Amino acid sequence: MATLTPKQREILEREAKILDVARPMVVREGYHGLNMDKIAEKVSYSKGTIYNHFSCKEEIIIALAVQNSAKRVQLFQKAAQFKGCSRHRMIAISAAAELFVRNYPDFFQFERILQLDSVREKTSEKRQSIIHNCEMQCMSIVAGVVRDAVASEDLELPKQFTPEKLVFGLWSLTSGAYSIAAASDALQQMGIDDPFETVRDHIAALLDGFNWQPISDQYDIDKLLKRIQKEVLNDE
Amino acid sequence: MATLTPKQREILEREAKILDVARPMVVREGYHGLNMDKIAEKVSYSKGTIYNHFSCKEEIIIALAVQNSAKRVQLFQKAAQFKGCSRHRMIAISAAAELFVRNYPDFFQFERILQLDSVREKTSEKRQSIIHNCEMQCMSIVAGVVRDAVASEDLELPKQFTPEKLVFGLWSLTSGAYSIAAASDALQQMGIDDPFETVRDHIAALLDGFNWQPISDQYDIDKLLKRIQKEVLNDE
Amino acid sequence: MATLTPKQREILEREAKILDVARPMVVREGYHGLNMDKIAEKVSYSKGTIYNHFSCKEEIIIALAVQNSAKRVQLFQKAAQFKGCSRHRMIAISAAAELFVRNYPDFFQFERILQLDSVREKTSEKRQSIIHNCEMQCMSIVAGVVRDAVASEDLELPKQFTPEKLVFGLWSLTSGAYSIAAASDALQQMGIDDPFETVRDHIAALLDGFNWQPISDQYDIDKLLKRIQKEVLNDE
Amino acid sequence: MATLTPKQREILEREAKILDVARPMVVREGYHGLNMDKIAEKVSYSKGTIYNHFSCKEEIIIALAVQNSAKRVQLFQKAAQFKGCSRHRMIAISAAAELFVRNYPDFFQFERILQLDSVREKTSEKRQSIIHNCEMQCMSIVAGVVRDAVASEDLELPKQFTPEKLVFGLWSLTSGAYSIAAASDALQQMGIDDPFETVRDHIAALLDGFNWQPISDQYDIDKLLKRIQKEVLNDE
DNA sequence: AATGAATGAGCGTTCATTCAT
DNA sequence: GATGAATGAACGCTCATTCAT
Repeated sequence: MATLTPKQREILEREAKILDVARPMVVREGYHGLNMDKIAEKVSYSKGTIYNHFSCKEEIIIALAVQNSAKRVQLFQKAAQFKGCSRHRMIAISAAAELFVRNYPDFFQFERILQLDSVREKTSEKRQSIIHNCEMQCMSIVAGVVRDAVASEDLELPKQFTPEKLVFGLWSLTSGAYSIAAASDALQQMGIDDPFETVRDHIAALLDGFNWQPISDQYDIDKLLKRIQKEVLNDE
Repeated sequence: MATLTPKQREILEREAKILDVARPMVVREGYHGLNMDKIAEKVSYSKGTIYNHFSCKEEIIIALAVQNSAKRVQLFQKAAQFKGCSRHRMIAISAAAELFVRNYPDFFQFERILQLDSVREKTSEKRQSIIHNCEMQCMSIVAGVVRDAVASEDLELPKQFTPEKLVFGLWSLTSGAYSIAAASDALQQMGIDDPFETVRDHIAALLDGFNWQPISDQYDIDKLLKRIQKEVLNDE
Repeated sequence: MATLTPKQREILEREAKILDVARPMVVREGYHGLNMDKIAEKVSYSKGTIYNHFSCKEEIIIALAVQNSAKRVQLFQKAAQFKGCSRHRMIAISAAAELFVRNYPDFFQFERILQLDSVREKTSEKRQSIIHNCEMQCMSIVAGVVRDAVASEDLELPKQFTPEKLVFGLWSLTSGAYSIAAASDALQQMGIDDPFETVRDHIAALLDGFNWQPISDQYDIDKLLKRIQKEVLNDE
Repeated sequence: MATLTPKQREILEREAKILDVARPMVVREGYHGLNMDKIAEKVSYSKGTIYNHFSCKEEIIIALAVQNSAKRVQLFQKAAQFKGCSRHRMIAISAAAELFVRNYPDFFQFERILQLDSVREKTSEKRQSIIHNCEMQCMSIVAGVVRDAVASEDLELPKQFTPEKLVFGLWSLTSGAYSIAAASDALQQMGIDDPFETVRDHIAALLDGFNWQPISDQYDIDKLLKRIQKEVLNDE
C-alpha cells in the first residue's frame, strides 16, 4: 500500500513546502502574520494552487499543529522504549518533552490560535481529531509509565491521585516553563540562565515529593540523561 | 492632591469603561478581535475620543495587561502578610497565584500578544516598565519568603539552586496548568475535573520534594487554606 | 515580442484609464485632491484593482509625472531635428518647450509634489530614475544645440559660462513664466494678454544679449515659427 | 495713532508666534503638513485660542503669504531708492528680488497652495486683497524704473512691448530659476553650483538684449552689487 | 488542474472644527 | 476670552477568497 503516483508525491511535496513557508510566518507574527499572498509568492505557486491544497487560511494553521502533534507522539513513543526502572523511563519521557518543547516551540502558539472560536470553526474535523488523538496517545504513554511504577511498587500515589493527574502536573511544569522562558526578558535578570536545567531539577523534586523510587541523585541523573540521549533520542 | 475635578473623574471613568469593553474582545478573539469601531460603538463615544485616551490599539492591550499586573502585585502583597511559618506563607502565596490565575485568566493572553514585536513596538515605554516592575515585585515577594525559609532552616536548597529558581518552578507549574486547562477539552476526559486542586497537590509534592518543613499533611492543608482565604484573600 | 495577450492589453488600457482619471484630480486639488476611493468609483473598478496597478497613492502621482516627462523628451527630440542654423534650432526647441508647458501645465505641479520628502519616499526607484533620465536627456539635447552654435561660431559664450547654464536660464524663464501665468490673476490687469508671446520676445532678447547669430528680426521669426510648427511640431 | 493697549500688543505677538510656528510646517510638508494640533502644542496655547486668531487653517496660510508679500514690497521700495542710472537701479531691484527669493523661498509655496480653489475659497477677502495690492505695488515700482529708463533714453523698448512685460520676464526668470534650483538635484550634476550667479548673468544678457544702456561690464557689476548691498540692502 | 486579476468589506488612524465649561 | 475634550467623516491600505480563463 501507499505507493504513490508521481503526481501524488508531487502534491504531498508541495503541501510540505507550503507548510514550511507558513510556519515561520505564524511563529513570528501570529495568526495575523500568516498571509496567503506571501505564501504564494514564497512557494512560487499561485494563490489558487494554495487553495487547492488548503481550503482556507485556518486549515494551514491546523495542518502545522498536526505536524507538531505527530512529532510529539513520535518522540514520546521512542522515549517510552527506554529500558530501565520506572522512574528512569519517566525521566526519559521528560527528556523527550524537553526536546520537543525546545525544537517545536511553536507548538503552543498554534494551539492557542486554534483555541479561538473564530479560527477553530473554519477548521476541518478530520485534522481536529488527529490532534486530539495525538494528545490522547501522549497522555496514555506517560500514564502507562506511571501505572507501571505503581504496579512495580516504585511509586505509591496518594488516594484519589490518578496517573493522569501526575502527567498533567509534569506537562504543566514543562510547558509553563517554556512559555515563561519564551516570554520574559526577566529570567536572565533573575539569574536563571538555563531554564530547562531548572525544570529538570523541579521534575526531580516533584517525583521525589511523590516518593517515586529511586529518589534522585545528581550523579546518577547526569549519566542517565546521557544514556537516554544516546539510546532513544540521539537522532534528533 | 488627588482631588479630581468632575471632568477628570469622568475621564478616568471612561478610561475604565473602554478597558472593560475591550477586555472580553481581546480575551475571546485575540488581538484580531479588538476593533476600534466596535469599542467606540459599545462605549457610545466617538472613535476620536477613544484615541484621546489611547494613542493606538496596542496601547489598549497593554493597558489591560497593566490592570492585571497591578492586581497580581496586590494579591501577592496581601498573601505575603499571612502570619505563619515559611511554608504556610508560601502556600498563601500559591493560593494568591491560583486566585489570580482563576480570576484574571486573560493575563497570559495579553502577555503573549505583547510579545509580538509588531505589537510591542507600538506600545509606550511607560506602560512597558510598569508591567516589568510588577513582575519584578511579585518575584521578589515570593523569593523573599523562600529566603526566610532558608534563613529559618525550614528549607535547605540544593547547591546552586537559588530562591528565584524555585519561584520560577512554582509559577511555571501554576501558569502552565492554567494554559492547559484553558486550552484543552481533553482534561475532563482524563478525569481531571478540578485542575487547580491537582496543582495544589503538585505544589505540595514539589515543596515536599525540596524537603521544605513542615512536610505536607492533607488535613492541615484544608484548614490552612480556609484560614488563608479568610485572613488575607477573603474579599476577592 | 511585444505581442500582448488580450488580458495584458486590457491591463495596460486600464492603467492609462486610471491615470486619465487621476490627472485632473491632482491638477485641480493637488496631492490632497487625489483620492483612491474616488478613482475607483470613476474608473468603475474596485479599490483593490487600483492597488494592483499602483502600490500606493504616491505611485500614481509619479506615474503621471513619468507620462509628462516622456512627452517632454519626445517633443525636444523632434524639435532638435529641425534643419537650420543653430539659433533657429534653438528657437525650435523653445517652441517645443512652450508647446509642452502649454499642453502639460501640470508638469510642474507633479514635480513639486514629488519634492516633498514624505511623498518621494513612498515612490519606486524605477519611476524616479525614469524621470531623472528624461530630465537629463532634455538637458543634453538643448545643451547639444548650444555646443553646435559655439562650434560653428554662431555664439561665443562668456568665460565660465557653460551651455548648461544657458539652458538653465531658458528653462527658468519658460517655466517661471508659466507658473506666474497660471498663478496670477494680475497678469491681465497689467496688459499681458499672451504671456507666451512675451516669453518668446524675452528669449529672443536673451539670445541677442548673448550675441547669438543671427540677431533676431521680428519678420523672420514669425515665418520661422510657422515653419517649425509645420515641419516638426505640427501633429501636436 | 496706533498706540496699542498691552492687551492688543499681546494679541499681535501671539499672532506672530503662531505664524512663526506654522511657517516651517507648511514649507516642509505643504498644506498637508500644517496641523492645528501641532501648532497649538508648539505655541503652548489651546486650539480654541488659535481659532480666535484665525478662523480656519487656510487663514493661517494666507497670513503667511501676507507676511511675505509685505516683505517683498519693502525690499523693492528700498531697492528703488538706489541712486544711479536706470539700468543700475534695475540691477538694484534684481538684487532685491534675489534677496527675497533667497530669504523667503516659501513665497512660491504659499502662492501655489492659495491657487487651489478649495483653499482660496475659505480665505478672507481682506487678506486676498492685501496680497494683490502688494503684487501690484511691486510691479509698479519695477515698471516705474523701466519707464524712467525709456524716458531718459537709456532704453528703447520694441513696439508693443510695455514695461510690464519686461518686468514679467525678469520675474519669471528669477522665480523660475528658484523653483528649479529648489526642485532639482540635477543642477549640481550639470555643473551649476551657484544658480543665483547664473541668473544674474542672464539678467545682464537680457537687458543687453534689450540694449538697455549702459551695456553690462563684468568689472563694474561686481562693484555695483557691493554698493547696492551696502547702500540699500545692507541690513537684511 | 493552475493561474492571478478582481473584489470589497473592513481596519486603524487622522484632524479640522465645535462648544460646554 | 481661554480651554481642550469630543466629534465623525474621511482616508489609505489590506487581504482572504472567488472565478473566468
